[in-house]
Amino acid sequence: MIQQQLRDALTAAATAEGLTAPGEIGLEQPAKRDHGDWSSNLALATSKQAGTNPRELAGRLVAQLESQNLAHVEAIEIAGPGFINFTLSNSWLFDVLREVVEVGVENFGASDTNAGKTINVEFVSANPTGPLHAGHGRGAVFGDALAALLEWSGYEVTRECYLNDRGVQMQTFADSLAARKAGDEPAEGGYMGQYIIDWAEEMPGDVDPLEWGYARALEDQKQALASLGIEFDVWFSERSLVSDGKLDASLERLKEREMVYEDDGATWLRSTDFGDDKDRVLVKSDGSFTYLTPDIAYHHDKFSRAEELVNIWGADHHGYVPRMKAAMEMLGNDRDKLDVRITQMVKMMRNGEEVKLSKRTGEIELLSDLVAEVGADATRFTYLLQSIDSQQTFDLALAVSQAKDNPVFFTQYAHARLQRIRTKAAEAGIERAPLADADLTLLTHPTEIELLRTLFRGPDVIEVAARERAPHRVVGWVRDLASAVHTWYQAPNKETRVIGDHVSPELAQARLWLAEAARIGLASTLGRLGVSAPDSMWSDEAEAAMGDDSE
RNA sequence: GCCCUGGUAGCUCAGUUGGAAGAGCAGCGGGUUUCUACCCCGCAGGUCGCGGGUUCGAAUCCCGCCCAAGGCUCCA
Repeated sequence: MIQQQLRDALTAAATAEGLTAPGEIGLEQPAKRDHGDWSSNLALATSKQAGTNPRELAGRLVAQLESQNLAHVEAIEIAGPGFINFTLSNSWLFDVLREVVEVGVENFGASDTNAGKTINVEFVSANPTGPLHAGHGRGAVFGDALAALLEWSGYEVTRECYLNDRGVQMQTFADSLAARKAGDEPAEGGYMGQYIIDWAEEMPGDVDPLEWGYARALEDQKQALASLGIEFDVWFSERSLVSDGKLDASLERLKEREMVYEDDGATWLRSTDFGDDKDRVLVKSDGSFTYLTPDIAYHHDKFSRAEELVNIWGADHHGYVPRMKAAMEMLGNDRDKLDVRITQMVKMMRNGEEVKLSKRTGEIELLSDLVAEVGADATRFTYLLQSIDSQQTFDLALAVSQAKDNPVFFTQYAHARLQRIRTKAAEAGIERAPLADADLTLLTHPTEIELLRTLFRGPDVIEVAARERAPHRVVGWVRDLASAVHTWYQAPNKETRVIGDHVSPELAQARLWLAEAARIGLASTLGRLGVSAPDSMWSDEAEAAMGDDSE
């Protein structure tokens, strides 16, 4: 790897100057091309140690570096306050192309950073009392993509969904169904949505509304998730915590450790002692549990099954984090191994008007409706565009538009174009020969170099995204790659075409391999994000129709 | 009042360990119609919410404040 080579060289130069190089030498690809291909802040970081000013030190370091005659390096310059900038020949990028082709779609960007570690990602976990709405979609897609990202980095991942299938809200749900079945309005505080009316109609007269409704809601949720390609390894039932005694056991354990006390007829958790801002009730004065109690048992159980836990919660649950972390610490778990990611709210817009998500109003944007309207690919990609830390506006019209301002279309189209090149080349009698025989040094066009540079960044971006638990970074990169593909494809004066009279067979081969490497980057990344990488953007009928138009 | 998340170009948003302010869209100016697809290139556009502090260096770290969304039940 080029970075390692440069870091080693910098370390050697520092040592030769009698300095101790920092453990991780700063080295990055500057945004501006005239700052070189790679830039290091080594002189800035060690100037104090050297007792001199950064630029003067940089001069000495550069002299050392130049005496090393580094491979690929064409020039070394000092810039700004004392940055050392390396300008490389393009030769290093051809190695990048070969590596990408070698690892292929399956392993592009994969690493063993977290090999041997287990992690549990819990997401969705909506009450089984109704359909999933578009707001749930963000957490669902984020959780699934994050799980994929963690697998990418070597973790053994469990995707898990928790079912709150006991407690007050289940009864309220059942009562609401029963009321609608009887032709009445649900009682105060009941579920008012249109789906209750519809489901009550479906419901046979001789069944237990709670059990029937539970099964109905669960099936509905599973179907919506399946339409997005989301499947869980574990569906964990809250009831099972009661029936197998885990709930009592964790409560008992808290009592043994004197983490609870009785007051006003209720049982309280001393969560204040572990960072919460107030103590919490575990057992109410009427003897029933609060929702927190089984949840504590549940998370404790998850810790027995995985080394690290990730929870995806909605913004309305953020206040719940300190008490859960407190409870985990009380039970002897490492609170820092519980990572709770909070998804901020998502606003759905259609034709410039907000589509409400509220279950209460009956004006629900169901997740299943959303997927039906814009498709699974656009749904997933759009949700993943932004950091979950910021609120999102989901533009339904934009998500289906076939134009470049639609990032989904733009990115998938890049893949389709690359596939089309290969097909067209084959039709013209140009088949790809083995890579080993290709002369990649013929790739000299600026757009070709830029494409390779972008491709090179991919694995690093994926690594950081996994560490930061930020799938949107991968999305940002794959958009950059798509952009680089389009720019190459559309270069002025047909300078980068694969097929053409003025293109030598050797150059065509090199370009076919460039296209293949870029395609691997796109297909691999999109695939991991759960978005398809199509060979064509248009249906057969649409293509036929277009053929007719051009006659 | 407390907790949490945002505040970066006209708009929507990126911006790992502090290191040389970014993309897309919209605007303006050129070019292109293909390996079929409103595409490409260029230009312009910024007190990184405000004020302090730490540092050789802060959008990034610390303190205070302002604005917006959400949460602060013996609800789930």
